[in-house]
Amino acid sequence: MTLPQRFYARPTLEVARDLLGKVLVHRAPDGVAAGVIVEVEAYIGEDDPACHAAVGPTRRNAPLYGAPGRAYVYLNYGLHYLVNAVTEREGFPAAVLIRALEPIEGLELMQRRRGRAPWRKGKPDVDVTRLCRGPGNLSTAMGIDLALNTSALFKRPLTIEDRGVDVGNVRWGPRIGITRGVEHAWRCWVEGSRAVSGRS
DNA sequence: CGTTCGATGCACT
DNA sequence: GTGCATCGAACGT
Repeated sequence: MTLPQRFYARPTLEVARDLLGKVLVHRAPDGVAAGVIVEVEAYIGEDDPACHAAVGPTRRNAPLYGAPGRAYVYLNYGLHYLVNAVTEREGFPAAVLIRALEPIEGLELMQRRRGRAPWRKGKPDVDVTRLCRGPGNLSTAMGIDLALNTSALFKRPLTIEDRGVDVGNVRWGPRIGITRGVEHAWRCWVEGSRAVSGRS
């Protein structure tokens, strides 16, 4: 079942934890790709120095202030698209960044998309466990780009679904890849998943 | 094992 | 002009 909009209209840390084990599905013109969410990070409010809303409302971060249950997609480092699920309520900027998936559907499609990345010319094969490891990688594999910014996650083509996947233990720790706001343990992941980023 | 660093685009000041 | 919620190759130990 596709998660309803009200799933996202809750405290962000609860949404973050509950997103683990849910399935991100992109029904694109070139095929369907899906994966189990195994790693996320929460970004909560203008008081969170790592949240894009820390500078107040701008054109770029406007989706964070909008209705919950929509995607916030943006280009990072000029190279990678990162995808978030907007949470809480209209007017309060918060979201959950999706950082890693365990691919379950459309593996060939994902590998084809990953192989197109300019820096891996001549190396078309991508290890399956690395296909969706890291927020930039998963967006590439899933075919997510700016066209999906503000798209509702409870409607196709980009949805998050409950397929009854049982995650084991969930662990919490500091968010990674940021310089401010490190004091918050707002990253959570499925213990033991090989797709989780930040491991050898 | 570990760390460094270049690629690359755009929102924001 | 500055600074990123990254990735992976290329080095050093």
